[in-house]
Amino acid sequence: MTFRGRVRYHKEAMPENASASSANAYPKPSVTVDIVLFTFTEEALRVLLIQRRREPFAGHWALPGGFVDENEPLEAAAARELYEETGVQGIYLEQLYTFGDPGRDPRGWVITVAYFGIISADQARQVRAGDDAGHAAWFNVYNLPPLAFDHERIIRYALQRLRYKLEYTGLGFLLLPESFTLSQLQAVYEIVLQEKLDKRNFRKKILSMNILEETGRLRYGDHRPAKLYRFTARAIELEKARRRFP
Amino acid sequence: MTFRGRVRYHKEAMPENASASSANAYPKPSVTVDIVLFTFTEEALRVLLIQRRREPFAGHWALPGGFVDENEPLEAAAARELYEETGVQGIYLEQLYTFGDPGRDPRGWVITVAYFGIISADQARQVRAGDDAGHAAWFNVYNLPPLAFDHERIIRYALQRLRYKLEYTGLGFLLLPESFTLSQLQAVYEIVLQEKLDKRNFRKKILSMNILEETGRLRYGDHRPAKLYRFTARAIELEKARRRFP
DNA sequence: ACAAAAGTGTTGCCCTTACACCCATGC
DNA sequence: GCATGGGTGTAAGGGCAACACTTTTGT
Repeated sequence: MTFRGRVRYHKEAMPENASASSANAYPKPSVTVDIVLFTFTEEALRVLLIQRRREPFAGHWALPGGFVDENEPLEAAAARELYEETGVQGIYLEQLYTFGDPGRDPRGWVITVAYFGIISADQARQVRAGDDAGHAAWFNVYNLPPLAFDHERIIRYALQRLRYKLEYTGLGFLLLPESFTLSQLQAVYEIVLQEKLDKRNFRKKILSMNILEETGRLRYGDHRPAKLYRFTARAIELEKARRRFP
Repeated sequence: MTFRGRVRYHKEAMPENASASSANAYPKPSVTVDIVLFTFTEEALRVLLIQRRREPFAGHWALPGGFVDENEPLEAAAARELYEETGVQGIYLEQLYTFGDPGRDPRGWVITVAYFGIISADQARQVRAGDDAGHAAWFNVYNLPPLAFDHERIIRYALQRLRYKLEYTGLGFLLLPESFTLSQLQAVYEIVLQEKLDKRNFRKKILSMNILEETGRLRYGDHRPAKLYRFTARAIELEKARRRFP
């Protein structure tokens, strides 16, 4: 019942290595991971960048990342690089896209597997620059310095992914501190999605998801105090179930 | 206004290559592309597989694919490999995921960038096996032979992506021949999504998208003839606009 | 007392779903 | 003439968008 195309086509443009049995006989690229880590502090959506100390692009800001080790799963490499360069551990990470265009790295043939991460404002405050990496800093996504390599493109892509994620999930709270007000959460959505939202509809929707609970505490500030919320364990479970893997 | 974490953390577990300035000084993986190409023929959703002639996994079925060339964009490598191994050209391709787990290839450290493609039943019929590749054949996704490497996992992931795509777009017609009946199209959705759909609701929805037009012809078969449709240029434009790109 | 943010319900509309019968052809 | 898939409309319910005023605090 299976259709089978058995007919050979004449030999043309068939490179020697297309079906090489030895994986070691042909030129190989370097492979890196880069991590686009988002958080939300000081009223802005921010990305973590590191100032490069070495060429190429010494002095430029760049995404945290580095070379993948042999026998290391890609996601482990991303987690490791992030830890080494910033001290950050145990955060939400997912694979974003793999960039391999010729010329993206002046050192030669370098393919990078980009990861996408979200970190709470609490954890973001603990970021430290690692030894070799130079400064680490959080930059407003909408106001970036000149970046090394094709990292601006990678961040733009990650921002799209973040928007898409917030559009159909309630994961915005992952960017905030452990407890937060609904107005703060709404600000996250408005700034990420770049559109104004209706206060009543926003609250109705977010609360109907059953992923938030009141802490019982209030945030006192300039005006009327606001209820503080935290997200429930269920919120994380729900998202893990939704996650498409692989 | 930007928060900056400047404090160094003490040196530990900092591998030499984490910030190497030469990309050539450290072990490199081989990098391949693999293509999961779907079509819909003989009442089934099918994937294109190629029977391997060489070790490892000689005789096993595997996804079309092969090594990326230096100075070759990844998507170009996917298109080239597909062309070389099957003669197929000019089809819908998008990056799926990058698999790099240790042990996924017995030859050593091999990372693969998987692509996802859709081909019309018309084009699918022209598939030919390339010189080095052995047979090419279309297999029912729900009834696969034992596969080489981690290709079964890759196909499962691609199937999820296909489901997701059909859930929120009208792209099912890309799997069918140039002209098709609405019942055929509904069968595509039912088999991909693995659920029964309501005939009237399905037609209403698909037609309200304004991506199909009547050809004016009928398909004569066992019973009452059915109107044949084709998709409009607008359908393709719409999808390109939606495509999230990097 | 006033300025500023927090908090709270209702209504209309649209989109989705559920559901059953006649029609045109081949045999 | 009968078996088979092709083709069609309507009504109810749920979710989403639009919309304005009162409450509570700090100053």
